[in-house]
Amino acid sequence: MSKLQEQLERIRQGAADILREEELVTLLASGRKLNIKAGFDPTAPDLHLGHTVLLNKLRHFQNLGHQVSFLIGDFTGMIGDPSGKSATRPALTAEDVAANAITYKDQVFKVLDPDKTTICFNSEWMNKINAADLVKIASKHTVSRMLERDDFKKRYASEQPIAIHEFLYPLIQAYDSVALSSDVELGGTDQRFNLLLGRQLQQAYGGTPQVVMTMPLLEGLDGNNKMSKSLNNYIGINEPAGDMFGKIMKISDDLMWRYFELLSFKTNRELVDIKRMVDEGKNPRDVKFELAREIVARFHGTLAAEGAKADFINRFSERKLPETIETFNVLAENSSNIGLVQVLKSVGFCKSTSDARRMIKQGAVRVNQERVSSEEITIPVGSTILIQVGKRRIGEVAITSSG
RNA sequence: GGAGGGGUACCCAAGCGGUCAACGGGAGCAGACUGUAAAUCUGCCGGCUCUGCCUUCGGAGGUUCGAAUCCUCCCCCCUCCA
Repeated sequence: MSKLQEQLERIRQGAADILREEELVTLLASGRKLNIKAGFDPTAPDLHLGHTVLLNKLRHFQNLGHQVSFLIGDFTGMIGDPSGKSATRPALTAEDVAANAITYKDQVFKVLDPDKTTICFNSEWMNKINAADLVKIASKHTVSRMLERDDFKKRYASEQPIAIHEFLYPLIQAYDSVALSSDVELGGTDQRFNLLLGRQLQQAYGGTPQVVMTMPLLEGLDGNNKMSKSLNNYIGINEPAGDMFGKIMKISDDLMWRYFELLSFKTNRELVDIKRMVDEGKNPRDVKFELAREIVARFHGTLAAEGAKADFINRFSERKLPETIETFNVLAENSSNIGLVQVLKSVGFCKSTSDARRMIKQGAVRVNQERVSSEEITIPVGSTILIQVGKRRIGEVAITSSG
């Protein structure tokens, strides 16, 4: 396989769409350092693995020597992407944007190579253009073509309002590609229309149209909906190594392959091998271990990943106590003792005393590794006990007197 | 502007004067099994000083011994007509 073929295969892996692939081949063959654009929201980022699908792909490009333009859409952020819901966003101040950019850097450089990343803001050029310029941009596209966008089409067909400024969002995003002279733009599959508009506008301004690459949206832990914070089916990239490892182990075997494809840096051929081994009888759990190890290592380092794995085996396969146990301190109301139910609530293991009672009733609670059967148990002041609720909640609690 | 339909617990969704802390499903949690997978079975899934008590059915009033259920006003959503 030629070097070019190899590069192409690496880039194509996991991508939903490449438009147009021939153009990408030409770009890669030119040997030139390419300018890869990807746009992001200016709102406070709390990145999860779903976001990293795109970042990983950017990283692949960097590994091949290309430069990434990490575009923070602070200007477009004021408009708000019309994608369906009409949630008007609060306008961000310049300070907010700057603060959020720093948070982005902290997170994004766990995947991206800082030396090959240029962070830019579209206000840099958008604040300089005047009304006449904006009209000129708007003149480059037609209403009927704008209405090809799925959500516009639906809203127009069903006679839902579309405000004029909503058309400006994709146009400005497209104009960013003109301003940056991007060679390739990456985005989620939901960004397809906007990205293609970039091609069109670049041509209208006499440039070479960018290659558009879309990445699939990663399913969340439930295997159903796309990963998102609001559905609470996500794995945040700042989560502790142990939590991250555990969450990955908890995904279904089916979903595991999807994660391998979109999150692992393994090559296609390696993945084929792994699948074959499982087909031949290898325990999928062990393969999942490898996936979890790789991903945790990316965000926490190899050492932490190994530790998380060892701890996981120790804890769940061998049912031993974890290496490190969180400690709590609970103040007793009176000076002699406190009800166990109260303790469970105050350390946050149960959301209410009713909940704590239920847990006890169901045999989920252990004190000093002994299952508790009575809801009326009290813990004397001055003692330190080991409390477990279910398999996951565990802590060492010291009871002290408030007086 | 007119005419209808609807707002019930995390989500969907019954209930339409008492037996309702509210059927059923989903999600979630716990127990058994296990690979913290899948599938399956069981229990839980408002709060509390817990064999009892307290607060919930869009909001505020009212009728009634008694209301999620009836009446009045208000707020919000949807459909049709103009």
